[in-house]
Amino acid sequence: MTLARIAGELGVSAMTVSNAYNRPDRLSGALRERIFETADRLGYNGPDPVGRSLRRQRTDVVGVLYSNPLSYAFDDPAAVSFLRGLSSVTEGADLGLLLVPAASGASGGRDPRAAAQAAVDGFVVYSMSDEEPLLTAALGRGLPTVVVDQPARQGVPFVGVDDEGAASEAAGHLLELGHEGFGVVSFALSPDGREGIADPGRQEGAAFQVSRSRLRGYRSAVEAAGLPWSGVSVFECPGSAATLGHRAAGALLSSKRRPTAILSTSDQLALGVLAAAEELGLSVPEDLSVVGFDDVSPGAVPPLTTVRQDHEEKGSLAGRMLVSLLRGEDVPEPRRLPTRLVVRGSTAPPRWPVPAS
Amino acid sequence: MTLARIAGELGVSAMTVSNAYNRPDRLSGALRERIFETADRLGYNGPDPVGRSLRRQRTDVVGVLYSNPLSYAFDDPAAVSFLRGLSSVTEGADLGLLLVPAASGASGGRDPRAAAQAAVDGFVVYSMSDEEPLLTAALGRGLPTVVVDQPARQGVPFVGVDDEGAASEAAGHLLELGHEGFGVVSFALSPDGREGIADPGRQEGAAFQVSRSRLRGYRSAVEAAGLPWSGVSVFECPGSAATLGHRAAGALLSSKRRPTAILSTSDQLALGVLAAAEELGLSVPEDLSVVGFDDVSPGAVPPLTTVRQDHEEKGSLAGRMLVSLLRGEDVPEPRRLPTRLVVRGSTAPPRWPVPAS
DNA sequence: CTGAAAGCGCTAACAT
DNA sequence: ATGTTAGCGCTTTCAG
Repeated sequence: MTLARIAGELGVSAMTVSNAYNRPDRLSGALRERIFETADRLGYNGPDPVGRSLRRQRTDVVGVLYSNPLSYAFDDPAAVSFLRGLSSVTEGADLGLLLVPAASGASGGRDPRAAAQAAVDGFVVYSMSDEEPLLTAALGRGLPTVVVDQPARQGVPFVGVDDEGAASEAAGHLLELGHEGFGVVSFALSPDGREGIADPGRQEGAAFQVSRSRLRGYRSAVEAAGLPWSGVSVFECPGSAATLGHRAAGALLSSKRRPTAILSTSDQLALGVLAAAEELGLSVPEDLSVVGFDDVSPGAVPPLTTVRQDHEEKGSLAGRMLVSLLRGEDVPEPRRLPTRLVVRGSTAPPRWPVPAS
Repeated sequence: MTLARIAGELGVSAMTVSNAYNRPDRLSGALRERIFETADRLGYNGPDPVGRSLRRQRTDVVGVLYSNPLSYAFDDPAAVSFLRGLSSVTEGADLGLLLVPAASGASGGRDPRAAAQAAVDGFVVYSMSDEEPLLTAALGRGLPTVVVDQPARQGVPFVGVDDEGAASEAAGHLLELGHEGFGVVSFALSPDGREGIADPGRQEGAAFQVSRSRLRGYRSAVEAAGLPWSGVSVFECPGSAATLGHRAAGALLSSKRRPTAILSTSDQLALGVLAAAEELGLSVPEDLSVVGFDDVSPGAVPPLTTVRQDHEEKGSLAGRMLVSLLRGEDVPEPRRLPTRLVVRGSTAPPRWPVPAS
């Protein structure tokens, strides 16, 4: 069933039928009624969305690009909150939200063709590595695009937080408590799946801007306190599952110079650290202080000291930016939302105050 | 930039350029290379998805229809798990997942036009009331459609659980413990936003199949034990937020004949019941037993006795059904996934065993 | 291995 | 208030 068939049936032009659906004011109410009746009778459901999109050159759909298999997004509380914020804005603007399927290749990167094949008016890109081909492909489409979290790029609308500042504040908190022996559990520095201690070269060369910034933040605080960064082991995990944090902490805590505090670049990893500590008979915060990042683990025991960020607001802001771009408004300035260090029960002074050096 | 422009530039036909992208075997490798080079140079990103969809009469996108504002889905742990399962299947089949925006009208119903305007090859409909216009509209499109949870309809592919049986088992557990005074906290029976005690007429006339079935299950177990259903107050909440369960339990627990056990049609509501009990100085399970439904509240205190269902598998099965429909395979039989009563710490025998009547 | 013709279903722009 | 024309960008079908 098509517009034309309905038109033929009634002896009117296709245009008139189109108008019945799109421009009620451009035809008489009576005719409009007759058209709807006929449509109903013949089982016509209104203008075909694809034909309409082709003609109008818009789809009224926003594409979401995710750096991992889509289903992981629904495992990550931060991503879920983000999507909540984003979807409430897009739905408010009557835009669909298309979760773009990008099968992961052997190298772990996501298939860049996915971006080319998505029938959308714009993209929201969630947390990708600097050179992710999928991101390049999306940007190549020339559609309005907002990048969230990473990578921040000149001229590309962006929403994120001040990762470096927030990380520095987190480390500063531990320093103030008197800690001097630190370990860091970080999620991926690069998408190559490496797991283990990352030397400063790898830290600085990280392909994930957020990882790089948080490490820099930790480092600047540590060095500002007069402690050498070389004394801090950074354990890189190839993802952010709690089990990875568990392994990482296992390694850090069984090293010769066991840290009295562990900084973790995500709450999920921190949860793993907590588990590892318990397994080793270390109590938190007495024997070990732990700081997370994100504040998405309300149920942690003990309650996690962490950096709070508003993931929902991030999604909502990204959505508002994209909507304004779709309306043809000016390219919005990059935005960094505030974070806040939330001190809870997982941090305390080290058990034996270390003598000042 | 279009196919034709690239073709013109190289002096080949549009068809050949199309083949370069879609049928590599149908042209020489050398020509293919030249085409890609030119495309690159001119900033052509491959065939336009909309033009292609119009011609091929498929979009490679699956639409998700939700009975509430989309953003609510990301608040509901059951829906999130469901989407995880669904997205992993659709992504595996290289299909996009479109969250269809259906602005809610004044009556609370969702705009049925949304279904007509979605450029998709099929729908997954998540948990709707019997006569939801949005569902009718979707079915009217004549596209492959799988309904999840409700409403089960003749001839429409369906995935759900045996709500009645599961509810009956939940009530049976309490009866075995010796309870005789029950209250029920239910989510909506109809989409009219009513809050308060629902009489048996309203219970049987409920527009939500799942609510109806669960109530029937509770009822059959209670009556099988020789107790009158008229003695059981059913409090209907206009949603399933914990605060609603809180209010409902407040009402039930302050009635003259305070129940010793509360059956709740969702975990979220049960969480509210727990909160209300605490507020009233009743301890669970000593003074009050509470049973949930869904098993999505791992952090509850005390741990919730509940009916477990595998939401992720539900999504994955719905996805597999839809994919098989899209492949033109036969309409799959309706499926009811198993549930399991998980007894935890929120249920116990009533404090003072009630004398047998 | 390459191409010509046709048309998927719709609506903007311009008549009348 | 209604109609005509044209074409959005692509790929199926059929021919070479």
